[in-house]
Amino acid sequence: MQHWLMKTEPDTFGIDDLARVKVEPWTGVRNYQARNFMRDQMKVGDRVLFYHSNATPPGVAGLAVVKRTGVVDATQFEPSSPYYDPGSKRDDPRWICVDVEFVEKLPRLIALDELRANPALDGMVLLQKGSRLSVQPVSAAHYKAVLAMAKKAAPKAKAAR
DNA sequence: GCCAACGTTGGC
DNA sequence: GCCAACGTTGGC
Repeated sequence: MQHWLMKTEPDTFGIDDLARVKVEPWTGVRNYQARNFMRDQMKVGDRVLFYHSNATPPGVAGLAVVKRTGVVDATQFEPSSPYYDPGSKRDDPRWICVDVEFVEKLPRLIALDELRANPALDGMVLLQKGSRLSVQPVSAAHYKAVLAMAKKAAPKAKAAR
């Protein structure tokens, strides 16, 4: 089983939205590397860190699981969609995604700052400079380390001096 | 709103 | 196939 991190903007679709709908097709990814991870490597049952980007603060908000693979992203054929791709053919769709299922909302958000400060997460794709991939692999050790952080209280803010 | 980093497009 | 111009991502 592999582990992943998937980014989403909570203003558009966050962990509370996933909790409500339970299962969501991960449409709208238009980056080939991200698509390839979903299309070629994700397996049903893979665990997912659900990450809030463009948020205050950004961070890991919850957990999800891959429910179904080989899902054709319907938005590529919808001319009114911002994700419409006129170059994609119905009999050979370019954008394949997965269904993501809600597992849990973490007891607290693990902020990006806190992730960066944890030496156990050195090398995590998310933390690499310039990393923008919205679907990315996470090692089992890094996944575990994030879960461990969720169980502990948030570190206190540094006192002003 | 800014901007660094990265990806894509298209002329040549 | 190169690469400049442009668009997007996402933290700040």
